[in-house]
Amino acid sequence: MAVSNPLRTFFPDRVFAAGCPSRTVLDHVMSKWGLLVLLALGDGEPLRWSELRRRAEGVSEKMLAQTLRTLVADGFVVRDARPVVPPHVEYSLTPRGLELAALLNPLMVWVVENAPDILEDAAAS
Amino acid sequence: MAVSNPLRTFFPDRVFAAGCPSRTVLDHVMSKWGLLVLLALGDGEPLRWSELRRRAEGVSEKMLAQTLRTLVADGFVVRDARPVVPPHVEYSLTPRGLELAALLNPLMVWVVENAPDILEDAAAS
DNA sequence: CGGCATGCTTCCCAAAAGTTAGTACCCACT
DNA sequence: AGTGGGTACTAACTTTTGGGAAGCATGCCG
Repeated sequence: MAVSNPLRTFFPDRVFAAGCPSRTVLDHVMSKWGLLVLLALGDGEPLRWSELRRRAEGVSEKMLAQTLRTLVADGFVVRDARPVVPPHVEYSLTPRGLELAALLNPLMVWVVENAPDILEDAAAS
Repeated sequence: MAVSNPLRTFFPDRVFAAGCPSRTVLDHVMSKWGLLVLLALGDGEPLRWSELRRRAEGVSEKMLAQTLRTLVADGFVVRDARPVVPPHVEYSLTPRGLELAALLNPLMVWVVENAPDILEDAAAS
């Protein structure tokens, strides 16, 4: 029954402590918009602000700015601003961001494949 | 540069549409507490309310109730309530929940391993 | 000179999350 | 007899967060 779980190496008592650093990182990375930005940049191609806005459909400018600032500070994303007018800014993943995106991708694929069934269940209940 | 990305099968234009069913599922599953509950139940062992509260340290009773209701409705978790006094309720993962937890685990392991470095970068900026 | 394009920032309000208190139920102890 | 405690929630209230729309800086083009 009990699956061998590598997490136990880190959490022998299976308690996820409130002050744990991983909590903070999880909040940044698994946030609604953080996730979408990482996935949008996930294939390594740099994207501009307006392009990110288009791909993470529904994101407000405020949240996109906030999300990008967090991801840049955490070292997942690099911001490359060229001092031209009109401004030209490109965002792309760092090696760390690429590692994370590689883990996020299969998850997203699973979610996309199963989402219709899941919502059907949710609607039926 | 561009990594072969299976997500393109589902999102040829790489746009994550606002109304897409997967968005709803992502919001449920990647939410702060939803994630912790899924990880806590991830090894297949059923847990009681109070035990879940202990493991997802910091969760309020309101949010735990709300999170569990969502996860049950989505078919990730089963709620098994025995009509005894004091009440005894057990929560465990469905097969679907186990599939998802299996994808979440490597992600969590990566986050735990890298969290200290990431926060160090964040603090330095 | 006035409009436009781009990448943000600021302000205000609605929605979500957190906090605290209360409920139902029966048992055990005083 | 009554008091308190353990369990799993729910309800009312407050604080935090997120969304929407507008503003700003800059220079080019008509």
